[in-house]
Amino acid sequence: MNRFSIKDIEILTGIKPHTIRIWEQRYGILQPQRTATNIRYYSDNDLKLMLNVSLLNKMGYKISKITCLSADEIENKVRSMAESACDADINLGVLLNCLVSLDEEAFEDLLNKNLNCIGLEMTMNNIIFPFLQRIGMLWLGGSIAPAFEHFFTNLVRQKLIAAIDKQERKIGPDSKNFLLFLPPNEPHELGLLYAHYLIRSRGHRSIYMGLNLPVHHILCANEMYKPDYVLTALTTCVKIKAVEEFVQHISKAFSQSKILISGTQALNRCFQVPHNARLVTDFDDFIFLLENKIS
DNA sequence: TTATTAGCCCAGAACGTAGA
DNA sequence: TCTACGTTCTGGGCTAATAA
Repeated sequence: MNRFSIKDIEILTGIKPHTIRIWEQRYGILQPQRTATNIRYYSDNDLKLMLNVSLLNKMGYKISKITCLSADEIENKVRSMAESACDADINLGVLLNCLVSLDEEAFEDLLNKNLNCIGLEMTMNNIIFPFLQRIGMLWLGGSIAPAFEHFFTNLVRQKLIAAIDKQERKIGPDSKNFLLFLPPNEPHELGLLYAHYLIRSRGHRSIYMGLNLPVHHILCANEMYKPDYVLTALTTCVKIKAVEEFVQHISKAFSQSKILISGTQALNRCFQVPHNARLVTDFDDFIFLLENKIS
């Protein structure tokens, strides 16, 4: 059972803590448990209810009307809403609900609906990554078990691999070769898989080597494939010195290529960027690079 | 070990806004 | 004008980090 603070509920539902307290006081919407020092904390069921209430509220339902409904009635309304809506905010809320319930079927249905409705890129940019950002904060804070994040990332990973598999190969006349890999102890694969998809969709060649790869294991691929670009991600928090050494190492190992480095460590700029490297701050930046600067 | 400080949380009152 | 609802302000308590 997860345990959420009022701040967690704010992050996940977008409802301000004071508003939550007022709703509790005026409508008795929740009766959270308290710590020995009188601090509120909320259960999975409380979170589910608040997610549903916030979704209905965002859709224009008055809080006074929502609180007249039972939990089941609220859930049914949200379900019927989710079947027709393609709004990112609503989808985000429904996804969170599926996550808390570990409801794989509903989760897949929603992902498939969005993939069909708005396509992979919009689904990733508007729903998956914002969602990961939210649950990542809670995971770091210890409010949800890492298992929930794994449940989510594995399902998204499956969808990405299926989308890559279905991709039509259109190699453009000015296509470039990309080599993608993740270094050891770097488990965050979704970003790189998505980059793989983006590169191929823009008419370039891309080889995805996978995760947990020491640099010396891919040197032969480097010699045979001769990539124009090598893309890697540094997200997991490791010592700055280790990051610095890794970056210098790949800069020398792939001296004939341009190195692209993404991930949190790149965002934080915690290392010196070698002359043949470039930081990729987000996917918009990467897409801009693919569409404009690579030719 | 103790004092101080910053950050977060709590609650109540008052206020502002939108709609009937 | 009244009502419903959300926000802001104020003051106090608790906790953890830091300095003395």
